[in-house]
Amino acid sequence: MEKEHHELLHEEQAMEASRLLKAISDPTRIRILHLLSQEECPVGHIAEVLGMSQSAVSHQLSYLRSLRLVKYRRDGNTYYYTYEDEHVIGILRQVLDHLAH
Amino acid sequence: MEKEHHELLHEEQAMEASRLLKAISDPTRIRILHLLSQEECPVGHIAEVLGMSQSAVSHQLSYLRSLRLVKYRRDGNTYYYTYEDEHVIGILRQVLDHLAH
DNA sequence: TATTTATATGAATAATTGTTCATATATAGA
DNA sequence: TCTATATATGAACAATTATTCATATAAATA
Repeated sequence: MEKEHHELLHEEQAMEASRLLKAISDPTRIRILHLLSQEECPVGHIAEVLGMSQSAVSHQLSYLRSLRLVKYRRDGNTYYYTYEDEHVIGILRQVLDHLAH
Repeated sequence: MEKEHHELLHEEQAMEASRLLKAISDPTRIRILHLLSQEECPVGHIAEVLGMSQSAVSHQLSYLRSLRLVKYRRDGNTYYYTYEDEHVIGILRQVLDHLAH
């Protein structure tokens, strides 16, 4: 007996997806992730390249960290950031490619 | 002469990606798009399934429409909505799959 | 033509979010 | 130990956004 079956997306799942997508939907965070997809960077370097304050960048990194999208290694006073979630980087790349036509 | 080359992501490109990702980063819109990825729906049906007001749903549809992520056909008083951007639906599906592990 | 039905739309409000500013922390160097 | 450097963090503020409420539109029907 085949009943036409539509998968229901539960609120909880929608919320999780929302959390992840929100994380990569801010222009600053997009630029940070795009940068980190190419090279490991110290915070100061990110701030310089993006023309933003150290604090603003650090807050965004902290946010991305909380979702395990980036991580860092520390060497003295310098924190070198890299991306942590390859799949999410892939999704971001798809979006950028999509828009580039 | 190979110089180490890092593609710069321009603010404009980041903004465009942001616009698109924001559109699919709200729980309500995620649920709407997920629903529409499975069946063509009248507005009232979407509102009923999601347990939301007609107005709230209509506003979100209007927003999705403005980005050409959904479209509708009209039959009398009934507006049947469908998704319009297959690639974006694919990205959303990837995110949902990613989270389902 | 008056009423009902399905949906759209504008304004207002509430909630969320990104940045700034000031300050804290911790390592390195003098 | 004092200072400089690189970064993190908390609070406040401004901007953005999602929903509600009231109303408009337009097709169908009585």
